[in-house]
Amino acid sequence: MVLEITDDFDLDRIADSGQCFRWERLADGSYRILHGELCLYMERRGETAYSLSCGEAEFESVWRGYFDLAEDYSAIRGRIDPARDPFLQTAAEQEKGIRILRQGAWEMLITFIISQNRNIPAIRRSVELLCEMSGEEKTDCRGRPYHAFPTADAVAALSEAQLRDCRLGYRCRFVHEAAAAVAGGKLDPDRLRDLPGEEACRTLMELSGVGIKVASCISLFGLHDLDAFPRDVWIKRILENEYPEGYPLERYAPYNGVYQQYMFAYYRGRERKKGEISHAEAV
DNA sequence: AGGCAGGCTTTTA
DNA sequence: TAAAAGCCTGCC
Repeated sequence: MVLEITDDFDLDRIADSGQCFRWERLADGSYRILHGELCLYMERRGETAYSLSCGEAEFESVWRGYFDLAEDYSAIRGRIDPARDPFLQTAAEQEKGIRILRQGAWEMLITFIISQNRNIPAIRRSVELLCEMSGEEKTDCRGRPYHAFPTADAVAALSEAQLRDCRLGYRCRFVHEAAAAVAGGKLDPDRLRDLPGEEACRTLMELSGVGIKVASCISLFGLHDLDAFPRDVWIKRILENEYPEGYPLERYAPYNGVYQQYMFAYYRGRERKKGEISHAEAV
């Protein structure tokens, strides 16, 4: 089907934003998007037009929500005060098109436990290995195989050796414990959406391997709490360098997480570019 | 009590 | 070899 999107929407920026680890950019610039047990091919076809491999019914029941198309991101950007927050203003302008996907709470729980102390390529690899190890085998609409994100039961049933083979390192125990908690009914990740943000975070942090940063990521990307504000190494640097007097969280509630994403992507992209330049000079 | 150092698996650049 | 979308433990 063909879809018109007039609000901010940029597949490349979403793919690079560090919230989804099962998107694959194909040679022609289109994307193969894995989400839970589903697969979608999506391609830009002009200024605001996109072609999607799904039909209207699946789009309405799954993908419209997944891409958070009911939210007006242009309006969220418009709330930035350029006089008081020039850095944020620039970041949002540069990274316009990022959206906060509505991904599965369980999937984000495991994904962000895996993410700790690792870079994005390594996260992708482990998530993919875990899916291959325990996710249901499927075939997409082009006849290409893929693995669904595994259920909690499937992950909980994995042996320590199998988890180790997913290159999880010391996170094996964390992943297994979280899966066991969900499989055993002690934790229902979806029900966390019913709790106030702070309480959801506190509940998540009862799991070993889930600290404040991972809990914030799960809240933002898995529970769609747009006010969650993950403080990773990059954001800490930004706050030190750009906001020595303190970052105005109150001014930007309840969308702090969206602004965090603009700043994170902008700063990381800028530093990466610097690295490339100095590398080129060295060569 | 709350802040800090050190360790942890593995990959990436 | 250092750093990577960190967390846990032990120490003070």
